[in-house]
Amino acid sequence: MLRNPTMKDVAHEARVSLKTVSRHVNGETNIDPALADRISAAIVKLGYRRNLSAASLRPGWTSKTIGLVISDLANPYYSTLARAIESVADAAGYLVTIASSEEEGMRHDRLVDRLMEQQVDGLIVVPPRNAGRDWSDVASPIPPLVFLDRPVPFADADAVLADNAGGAREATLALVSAGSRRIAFVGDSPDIYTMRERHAGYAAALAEAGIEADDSLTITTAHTREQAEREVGAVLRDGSADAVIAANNRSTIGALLAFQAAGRRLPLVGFDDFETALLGSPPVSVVSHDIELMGCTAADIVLGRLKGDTSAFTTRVLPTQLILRGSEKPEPA
Amino acid sequence: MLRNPTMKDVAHEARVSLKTVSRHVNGETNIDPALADRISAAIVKLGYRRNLSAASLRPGWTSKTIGLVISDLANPYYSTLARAIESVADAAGYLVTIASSEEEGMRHDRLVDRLMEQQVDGLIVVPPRNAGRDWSDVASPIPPLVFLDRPVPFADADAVLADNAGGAREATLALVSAGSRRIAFVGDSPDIYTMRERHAGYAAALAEAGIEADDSLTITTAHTREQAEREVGAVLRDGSADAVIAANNRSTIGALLAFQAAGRRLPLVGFDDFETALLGSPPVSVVSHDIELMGCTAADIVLGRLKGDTSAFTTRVLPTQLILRGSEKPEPA
DNA sequence: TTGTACGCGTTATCAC
DNA sequence: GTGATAACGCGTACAA
Repeated sequence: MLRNPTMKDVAHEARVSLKTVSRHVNGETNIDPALADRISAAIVKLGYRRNLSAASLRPGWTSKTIGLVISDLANPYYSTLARAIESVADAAGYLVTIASSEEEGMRHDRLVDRLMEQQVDGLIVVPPRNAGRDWSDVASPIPPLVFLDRPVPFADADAVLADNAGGAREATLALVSAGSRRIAFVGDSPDIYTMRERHAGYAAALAEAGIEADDSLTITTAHTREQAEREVGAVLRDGSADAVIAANNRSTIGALLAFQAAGRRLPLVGFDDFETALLGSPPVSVVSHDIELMGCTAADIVLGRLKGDTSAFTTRVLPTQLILRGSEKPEPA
Repeated sequence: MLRNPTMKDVAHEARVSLKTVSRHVNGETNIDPALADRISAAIVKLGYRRNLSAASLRPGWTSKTIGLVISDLANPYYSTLARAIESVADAAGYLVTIASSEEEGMRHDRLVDRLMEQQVDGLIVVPPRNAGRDWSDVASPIPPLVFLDRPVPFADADAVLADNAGGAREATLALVSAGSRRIAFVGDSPDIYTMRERHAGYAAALAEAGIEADDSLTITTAHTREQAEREVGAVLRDGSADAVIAANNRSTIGALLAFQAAGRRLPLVGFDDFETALLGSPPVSVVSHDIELMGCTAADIVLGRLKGDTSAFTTRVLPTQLILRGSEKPEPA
């Protein structure tokens, strides 16, 4: 493995000084055409590529890179976010370095540190379930920081969230309107911010509808699709509930699998839309929000800060949308 | 925005020389405990973070970063690949910078150049449909390179592919066994390597089964889910086919939507498994391969090369698996 | 218009 | 065990 050719090599090959090559590479105009041609030829001949790592060392220059820490890149929800962010960043000339925290606080912190050491210009972060880094004790300057999907009580950062509580409230009320009274809430651990918010919206809607809450109808152990399927299957068997609100994608699909296995279904509204929701019979109703918008917003904020925006830090809450496709109604008798 | 504290600042604060701080940061042992404590205190006080960009400038050091160029990060197929790669890379201490080419050759080339300028240690690339970079004319040393999912005729690189033709052949034979004779092939443009391979496998199976090929049954315009739905809907109406092989995920879902709209279905086998395939009635049969294995293999190859593996470049073809769930059979009369 | 000399933050050599 | 000093590849005052 040979050493990469450097600017010095090019300068030598073109019988020109370092600075002239630098000018040429940076697209400056004050340059003798004859020298420019010699330099171009040398660059092609040697296969010179500039070393942006070295260039970014100079004061006033940066890595033109944004760091993104999410919980799971394989989850369509987060990959859609990542895609939106990457798209906006690329248009502005930025690369995106993506890392998965797997919801582990330690790992999250390690990745954030690594990205900062790597001199990313900005940082977009989905905070892990188990409290990650305590941002308030970071002494040195931090790059522009945006929290995504979940908030963190840290003053010097922006945040972009969805209106989880509002969406859950709407979904619950839709189930009530369709005639359900004993609505089971099936979701993941309340350690997760979105789960807490969604459950709060669910509880608020019940109160609003004058329905007494029953803690036994709140299931927070649906960590996987399989667990969700088991839990909903149990509910179906013991008849404790007459409807289900599934607080995330995995729970929704688990519920559908349980319904299929049992040969009958309960009214259902899920959280987060999915591509095959239309294929159910009836199609699955969901609370959804514009994930791409969320990613683009976060990226826009970071890029804005990098361009010098020094306005007050804000938390933007994006609206959710209730998409009723039929599954919120009871099965015809 | 203040300047980040540097090693020099730490050295000054701890009343120690630069080199001693460097030693401490790099975990060397030959160091006076008293000095070490002073240094640690200074690091915490100033909030010092090392600048890996500067460190990687030194000969023998690298960015510990791998570049990944895929066609679309939002596609579950590629995000699963990305996730597997990121996971393996992280375990080895590498970050992954991900960029989406959107299948555009120019964009792909630009991203590859940028990643190389950013001094990535290795490169994993899904070549774009429209011939991207001509690797053979790259003059200077290239980092270890692995082509993923689609091959490129370039000698100095490894490749990891799936047995697309074999999978399509198996799927087609399964449909024939279940009684179909006029099998429609629905997929995307033959510009795409995987599409060509899958169609070749389909054609081979037909020949093997003694069925005459009918070009009118090959549909290569299913670029989106909607187009696939329209095409399969047309086939349903004109009765030209008695079965469908859907050559990618979008086509499979489009076909299912067309079946749902028409109230009847044809025998179907799809390509690439999806989470809700189990929810169909009957559940959807698919040709699948281990996407995570594919990503891990690519990452392992790159990391191996980085560790000094200089064995001959290879192309690994991963087996596919035909998962029969029922949809390959005709609808009961 | 072109070249010289220096600094960016880090690590490595080699004296002390 | 520790510290001055020289690189690494690049961009920029400043001088020519």
